[in-house]
Amino acid sequence: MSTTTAGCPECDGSLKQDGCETVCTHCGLVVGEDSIDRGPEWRSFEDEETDSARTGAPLTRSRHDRGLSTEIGRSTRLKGRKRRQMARLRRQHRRAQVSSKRERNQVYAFTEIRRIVGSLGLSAAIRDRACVLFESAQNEDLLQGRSLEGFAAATVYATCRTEGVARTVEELCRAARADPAELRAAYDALNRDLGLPTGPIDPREYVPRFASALDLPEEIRGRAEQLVAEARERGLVGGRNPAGVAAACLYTAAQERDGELTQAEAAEVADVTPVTLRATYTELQA
DNA sequence: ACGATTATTGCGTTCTT
DNA sequence: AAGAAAACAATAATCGT
Repeated sequence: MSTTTAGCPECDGSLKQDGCETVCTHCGLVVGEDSIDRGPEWRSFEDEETDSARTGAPLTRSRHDRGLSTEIGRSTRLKGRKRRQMARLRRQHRRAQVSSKRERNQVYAFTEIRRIVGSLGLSAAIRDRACVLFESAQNEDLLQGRSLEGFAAATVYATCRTEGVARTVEELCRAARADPAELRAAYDALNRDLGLPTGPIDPREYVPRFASALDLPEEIRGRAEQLVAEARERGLVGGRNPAGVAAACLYTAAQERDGELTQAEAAEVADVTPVTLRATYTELQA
């Protein structure tokens, strides 16, 4: 990896230097740095416990400490000084427990966030903001009953959206150890209790990335973006899956040229079905 | 909880080779 | 003629509000 004189390899957007890395201002892709994350402070979970079979670790899913916490019981036999001493012990034990629980969660979530961000090739700025967001969620007690993995995924997802470099829920879930339901549960909680400044996603945000995933020439990409604008004019964007709209515009643009691109291919990179693509495609034709 | 959008599946049609 | 791609239809699932 070296010099970056031209534009972003993904979308030809302009590049911006951000700390030690080079980031595309358009699609948020990190260009000038390898995606292996070797941050100092957190241990890596890469090797052990890959995906399935997270055997009984305290950090799995929502109930991180199910059955594993200890309590100091009360005894009626104790009197006076001994009794007060036990009460104090109990108090301290509880406090140590919650604070370490919080810490463990944070370590795990941050590690997970870093992993996701690295695997999606996103910037350090995104990563940091996602971490901050997670802390806010912790402060608001949003984690109760929801999965940590979901929050890790959701914070990255939310940050991408607010930064205008949106990824689809499917992309996030593929990179994260969470499914769409978990991500959504967490994301909804963030939105509701933290009031994220997230508007609807502009389909154009997806075009450059999808275009490059499909190896489409610059010309088609530009035309597709034009078509997105046109679709918006005609009210074909509202209420629809923006990724589907982006795929439809890409397909239409390719069709106008050589017709080498199939609906199925375009639909696949957008994580939608051909039927969905067709819905806006036919509208666009009319 | 509701209405609209999307996924899924299956099938007759059109286009390409 | 055969195979792929696009279109259409019906129902189930999911989304946005």
